[in-house]
Amino acid sequence: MPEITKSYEPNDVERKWYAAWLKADAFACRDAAGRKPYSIVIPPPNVTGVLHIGHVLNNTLQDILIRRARLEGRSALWIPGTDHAGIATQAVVERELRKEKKHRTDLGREKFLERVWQWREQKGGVILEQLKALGASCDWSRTHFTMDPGYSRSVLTAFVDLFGRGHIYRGKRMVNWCPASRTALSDEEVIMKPAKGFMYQVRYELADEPGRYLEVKTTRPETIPGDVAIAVHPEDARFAALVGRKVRRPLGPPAEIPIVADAAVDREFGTGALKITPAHDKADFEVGRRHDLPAIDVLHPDGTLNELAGPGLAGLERFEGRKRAAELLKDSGALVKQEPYENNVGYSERANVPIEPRLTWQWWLRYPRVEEAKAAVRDGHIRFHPERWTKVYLHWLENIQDWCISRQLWWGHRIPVWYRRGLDRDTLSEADLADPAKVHVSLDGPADPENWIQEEDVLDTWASSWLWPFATLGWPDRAEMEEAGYGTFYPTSTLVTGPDIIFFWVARMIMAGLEFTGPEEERGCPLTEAQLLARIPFRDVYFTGIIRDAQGRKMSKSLGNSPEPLELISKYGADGLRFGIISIAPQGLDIHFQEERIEGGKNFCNKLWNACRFRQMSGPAGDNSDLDAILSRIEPARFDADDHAILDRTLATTREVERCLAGFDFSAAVQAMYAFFWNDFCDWYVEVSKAKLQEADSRDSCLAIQDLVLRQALLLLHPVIPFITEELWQQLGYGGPAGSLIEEARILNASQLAEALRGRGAVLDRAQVASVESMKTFVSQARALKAERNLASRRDVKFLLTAGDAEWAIVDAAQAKFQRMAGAAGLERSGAVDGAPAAVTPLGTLYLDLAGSVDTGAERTRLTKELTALDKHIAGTEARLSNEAFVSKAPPAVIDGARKQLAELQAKRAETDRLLQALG
RNA sequence: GGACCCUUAGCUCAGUUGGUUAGAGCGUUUCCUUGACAUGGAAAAGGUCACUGGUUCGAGUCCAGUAGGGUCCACCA
Repeated sequence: MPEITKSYEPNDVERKWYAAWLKADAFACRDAAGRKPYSIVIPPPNVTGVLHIGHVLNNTLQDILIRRARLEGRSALWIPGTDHAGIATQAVVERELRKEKKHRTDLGREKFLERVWQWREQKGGVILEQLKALGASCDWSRTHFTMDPGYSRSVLTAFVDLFGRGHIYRGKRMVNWCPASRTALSDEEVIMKPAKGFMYQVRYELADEPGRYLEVKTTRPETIPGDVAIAVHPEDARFAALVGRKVRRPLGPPAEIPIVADAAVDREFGTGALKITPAHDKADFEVGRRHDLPAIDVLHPDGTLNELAGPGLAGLERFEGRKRAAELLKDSGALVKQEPYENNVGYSERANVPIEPRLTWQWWLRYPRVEEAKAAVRDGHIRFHPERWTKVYLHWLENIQDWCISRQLWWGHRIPVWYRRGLDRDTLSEADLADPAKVHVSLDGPADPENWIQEEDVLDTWASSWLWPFATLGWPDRAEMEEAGYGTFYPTSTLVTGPDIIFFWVARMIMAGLEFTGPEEERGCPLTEAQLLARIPFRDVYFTGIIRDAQGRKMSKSLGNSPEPLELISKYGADGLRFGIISIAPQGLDIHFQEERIEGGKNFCNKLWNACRFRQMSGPAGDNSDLDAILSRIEPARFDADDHAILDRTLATTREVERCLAGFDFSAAVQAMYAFFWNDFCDWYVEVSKAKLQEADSRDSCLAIQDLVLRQALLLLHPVIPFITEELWQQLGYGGPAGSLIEEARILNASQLAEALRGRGAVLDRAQVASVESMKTFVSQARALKAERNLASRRDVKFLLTAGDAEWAIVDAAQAKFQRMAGAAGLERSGAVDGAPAAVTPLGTLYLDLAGSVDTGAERTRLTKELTALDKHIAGTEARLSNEAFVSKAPPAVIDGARKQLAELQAKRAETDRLLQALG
């Protein structure tokens, strides 16, 4: 076995082990027979994506769950993959084309798609390689891509099925149109942002009364050519006489448009009169429908104004057009006023440009299983962590609108609908759509393709990823499902994702799971609770926080505040990064990223490394190859208080980690492990071991205990920091002579471990454990006595102790340890030593034997301060105990505690006071 | 406009069902390169728990309100 190096150098170790794990096929799911399954599907990153800090958090959490499940002996499966990300990917390739001065239409659909596939072969899925650098233990042999043939078939199957049962229809409606991507978007893909602009006040001349005007306010004068009416509130006395008359449109092709009355108008807002432009505003569209008004679309799909906008505006880009429109209105005298104005404007989330409400033909989905999806979460069949997201989820489902699932893109799943050649798809009625002679809907297309033309649109990417939890398990093909272990792994166990995609993805997956899993003949049938439980896609959903920078701002490319994960990995190691990010990720809150915390993760790894190094340097002490071998080396008859205490802490920490992980409180689990390892083990047990190891009697058992503790610590830590724990596992021989991987070991839970110890006769003694606490305080006070006099480096200082027999027995048994821990030459029992620096400890009054040179003034100050604090505390406790109500109403245990505490405080006070008097 | 979250040490956060003197990490100060680790060790300083009321023998913790910060949802031109 090579000697462990002085400091931990993660990079080579990590590369080495990841390769070894892959070679050993360590992440492939083992045979499920007789094991409880545990499965996770990765939230598929965009195939265009690169690893960012959010992925680091998200995937580390999943890896922790999966690796822990493996250590618990479960059949653990983590399915990886990527999402074809329609708009984003198409945009990337279009950008490449633009450099070649080409547009996708120059290539045509087929060539363009070839080009996209080419791109994805060469550059797509980089992120999966990056996840390997992070240590993600996905079963890579099961990597899925939403555009793979098998997955695509699942997507089309779902479409055909929903269409057949009337959930999907085609309709001309107002949609959110992205002029940059030239496609419709769903409501969820639109984000509202405040935008600075102007409010224009424009006057419309009454057609039958020249010289008289009706004024309206608008932020979008370029749409005036699309105006078809002016609306006022039916009960607005100011305009009552005008309703039914006409005004002249002040811009665009000349026209007279009616004044209508509609209750949707807010009398208080603006002038009280509203221009109605049905083609460019959702609310106006509704008004237009009510009054049977036409819709005049003045925009091209790319957001430039078309010929209907009139010669002055046609051809202009929409914001240019707005400026120009204002100028034209001003020139004609129709512009009354123009003032700066800020309002909320919908932006395309992807392209980051304002969307246009636009009237187009699209495919829509009436969501299936809405009620069951609500019930699944409301009734706790699916548990959200933190729980409060339940409300957000339910609220969205309560107000759910049909989903626009068609996209005017080429990259995506082309909608499996064929129109009979010669038919105009935009004139088909619902009845036509259901007529197989006119419209063909199937997976494989019509038998006589020459007579049909396939729908041009593709599906929204989310309309494929909503099938992820079961499409990745072979659905709908029976044989594939069998092979993929659908019966074992569905429903999956836990979903780890961000709350930002609760609507996009989580809610839709739940509905899809409820709708599509289970026997085909039960589609759409009411579900029993048992059926519901079998169909939900996951049992638990853990929502991570959003990572922000130290100032609380969102991570963004433009701010440049987003740390580069691969750089962090090379700087701190993947383990350091993992440990650090988990330790700062509080449950349910956003995370303030601080690189110092990642450094802390690296430091912890180094601490772990060196503790193991110390163990190795202490020499071999017997068989380390498995837990039984280590247990058999333990000699309970030789246990001292510290042995009891460290074993007690090991059990307590094991229990605590179990508890935290069960509640998805990862940072608390990491904190518990940190405190245990650093404070209990390194700062105390390893230090006292240095005395114990000097003695032949206690040496072997002490090393066995170290092995037991280190082994358990490595197992507890492995899910969080897999690389270093694997390396140390092997270095210390816990993998046996064959070097079996740490993943092949089984972690014992706290009660199993306690049972194993009892089996060896090791019964932990509370009193001994408690005595170590006293000893720690005692040592600490001894160190403080030295430090206050700048004697910390002096090891020739003697201590004297006035103590009862019981206390002295504890201290005397630990003489060698005390000398090492406090840096003392010795500790003797003595009577009171007047005038010497002293501290009142739980084990007696401790004096620093300073042979004369005492700064009496400083001592007096220190003791007086101590006395003041004691007095204050005593007063508080006395006041409580003399309160009649407290004594009669508080539980006896609390009262007893207070009495006991008071007695202790008084004793301590008396002793402190005596010391002070003795100073003279 | 509606819903939710946050406010505890200089910073980032813990604080279980209300119960001794409110904790940790980082940062700060002082001391220490002793044979695991200076990516370290030791000691210390630092908090009217945002504010105001209420419930209670007892409130950081429960309730109501106020202020500040944040997130999501919502068609006011």
